[in-house]
Amino acid sequence: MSFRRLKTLIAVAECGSFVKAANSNFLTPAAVSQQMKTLEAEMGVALFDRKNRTPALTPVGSAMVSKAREIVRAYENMVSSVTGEAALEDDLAIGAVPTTMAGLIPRAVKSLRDAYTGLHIRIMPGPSSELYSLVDRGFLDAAVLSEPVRVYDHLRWLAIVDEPLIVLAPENSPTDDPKELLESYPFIRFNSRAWVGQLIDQWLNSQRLKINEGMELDTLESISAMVYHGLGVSIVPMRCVPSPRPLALKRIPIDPPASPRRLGILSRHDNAKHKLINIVFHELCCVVELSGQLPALASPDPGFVPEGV
Amino acid sequence: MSFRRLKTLIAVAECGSFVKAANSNFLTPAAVSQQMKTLEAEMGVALFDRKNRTPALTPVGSAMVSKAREIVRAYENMVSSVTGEAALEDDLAIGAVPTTMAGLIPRAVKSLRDAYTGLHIRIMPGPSSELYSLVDRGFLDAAVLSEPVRVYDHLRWLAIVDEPLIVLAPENSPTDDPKELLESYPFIRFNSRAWVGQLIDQWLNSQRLKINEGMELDTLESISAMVYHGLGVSIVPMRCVPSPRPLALKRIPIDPPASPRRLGILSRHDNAKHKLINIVFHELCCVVELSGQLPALASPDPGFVPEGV
DNA sequence: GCTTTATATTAAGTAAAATTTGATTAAATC
DNA sequence: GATTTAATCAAATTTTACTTAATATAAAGC
Repeated sequence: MSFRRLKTLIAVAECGSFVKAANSNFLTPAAVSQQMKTLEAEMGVALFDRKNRTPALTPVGSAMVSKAREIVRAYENMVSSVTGEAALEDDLAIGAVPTTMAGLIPRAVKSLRDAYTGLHIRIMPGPSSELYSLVDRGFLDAAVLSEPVRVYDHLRWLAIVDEPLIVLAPENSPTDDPKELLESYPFIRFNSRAWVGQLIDQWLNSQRLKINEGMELDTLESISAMVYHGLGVSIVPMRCVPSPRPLALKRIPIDPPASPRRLGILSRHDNAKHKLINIVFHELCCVVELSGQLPALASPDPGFVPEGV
Repeated sequence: MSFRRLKTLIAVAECGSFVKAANSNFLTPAAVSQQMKTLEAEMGVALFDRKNRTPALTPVGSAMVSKAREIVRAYENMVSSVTGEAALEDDLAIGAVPTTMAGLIPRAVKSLRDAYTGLHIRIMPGPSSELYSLVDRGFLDAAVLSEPVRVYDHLRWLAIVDEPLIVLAPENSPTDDPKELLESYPFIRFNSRAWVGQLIDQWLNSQRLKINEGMELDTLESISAMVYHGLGVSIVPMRCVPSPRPLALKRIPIDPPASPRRLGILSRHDNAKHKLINIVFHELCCVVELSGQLPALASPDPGFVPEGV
C-alpha cells in the first residue's frame, strides 16, 4: 500500500516502458520492476502481460491505471479541496428556518451566487428540530436555525445574530404598551413545535399574563397578515433582515426582555465542505450587518480566515 | 505521501487519542505522533489543535479525515471496482414511507449491506409527498413511496408492488364482514395527508358507509396498537413485508376491492448513481418476492442488468 | 545464424524510511 | 503536591525501498 507504486504505475503507462518510466521518475529500472511486482502481488492481479520484451498492460492493468490516476489526484488535491480554490466549486445543501426565508437567506444566496460562480446552493426550509436532525444525519451540509439546547461534540455551531422577541400589533391599536396589547387583543401563537414558539411560550408563562388564546400559526408571514387585518396580536422574533415589503405593523420590544432567539448555522465537524460553510456563515453575518437592524455576533472561529475573494 | 499516515489519521479521529490509535494499529504512540507530524508538514496545514493534552482535530483536520476516508476506501476497493465484483461503493441517501420502515426497508438494507461492502445507505423516513419533493430537488437519491399521481419527465418511477387495502379489526370482533365492522366500531383514520390516507378516503366515500369517526393517526404501528386494544377498526394497506412480530389482528380484504396502494421507487433520471438505485430496486423486489405475501411487479427496466451477485 | 542492442529481472549491498525504546515534558486527577 | 496519563523528543533499531551489478531475453541489424 503506497502512493509511490501507483505513481510509477501511471508513469509506466504513460512512458510505455519500465526504463523510460524509471528515467522520468529518477529511479533505476530495477526499482520500477520491483515496485510493479509488489503491486501485482498486493492486488492479486496481473497488471502486465510479460510475453513481449516490454510488458504491455493487461485490460485489468489499464483499468487500474485510471483508478490510480483518480486516487493520486484525490490525494494531491486533498489539501486544496478543503482549503483552496477548488473547495469553492461544489454543491451545498443548506437548510433554513422559515423566518429567514424572506429576508436573510435570499439575500445571502444572491451575493454568494454572484461572488462564487461554480457554487451551487440548494435551500431546504423546515423547522429547527427537523433541520437539526437532517444536519446530524448528513442529509444537509449545514442549516440556519435557532440555537439548539445542546450541541453535541460532532456538531459545530456558529452563532450569527440574536433576534429579540417583539410584540406585533395592528398600526391602529389604541395603545403601545405590550402587556396591555396582549391582554386586550386575541393572541396569535407561534406554533409551539418551532423552537422560537417555545421561547415565546416560556416568556408568556413567566409573565403570567391573561391572554386570550386566538389561533396558532406556523409562519411569520401568516401571523403578520392576521395581525395586519386586526385579528389579534402576537409575539415573534424581530427579523434580523426584514422581508422586501414588510407590512405596516407596530413592532414593540417586550418588557422585561426575554432571552432572544439566537440564530446560527449548524454543521457537522467532519463535513468536507467546511470551508464553503465558513464562507456561507461569513456572508450571513455580512448580510445581517448590512441590513443594520441588529448587530451580527462576531463568532469566534479559529479555523476561519476571511480569504481574499 | 503514504496511505499509512492517512490510515492512522483516521484511526486517531475514531479513537480520540494518539495512544488509543497506536494500540488499535499495533504501533507505539511515538510512531503515531511522528506520522501526524509529517502529515501536517506534508500538507502544510494544522490538523490538530495541541492546546490540550489530547490534541483535538481542527475544522480543517476533520474535513481532511473524511477526505482521507474516501481515498483509503477508493484504494481498498481498487481491485474489486475494476474486476467488477463490486463496482458499487458509494453513499446513497434513500427516503422511505413509514409503512415500509418495519419490514421491507430493514430487510433490503441488510442484504444490500451484506452483499456490497462499501455501499453506505442512509434512510430518511417521511410521507410520500415530502419524499417526492426531496427526490425532485436532489436531496435524496431515491425514495420508496406511494405512486405519485403524475411523474414528470425528469423523474423515474419503478413500481415494486401493489398493496391491497384491508380492514384491520380486533381478533375477538363478532363478525368478519368488513362493512359490518366498519359501521359498528369507531373508525381509526389513516392520516389523510399521507397518500394512502387519500386512497382510503376515496374508497370510503364511494361506499357511502355510515362510519363512526374515531381518531386519525400517522403510522401503521399506532393504528395496529389501537385496533389491538379494541379501540376501533381501520383500513390500511396490507404490508408487502410484514413487521417482525405482527400483532394478532383480523386482516380482511375490502369488498369491492379498491385500487391498491402501489409502492415503488422514485429517482431523478439525471442521478449519477442510477446503477446503484437499480440494484436497490432489484433488492426491494427480491425481498417482496421472498416474503411471499404479495407478488412483486416485474417492472420493465431497460438499463438494468442483474449483476452476478 | 550470430552479434548487437535495448529491456526486464534477480540478488546482494546500500541508503532511506519508519518504528521502537527510553527519557522528558506537560496536562489532568487524586 | 504527588500521581497518573498523554504526547513528544532523540537515539537506536528495524524495516522498507533503492541501487548496483550481474543475468536473462527478446527484437533488430549484419
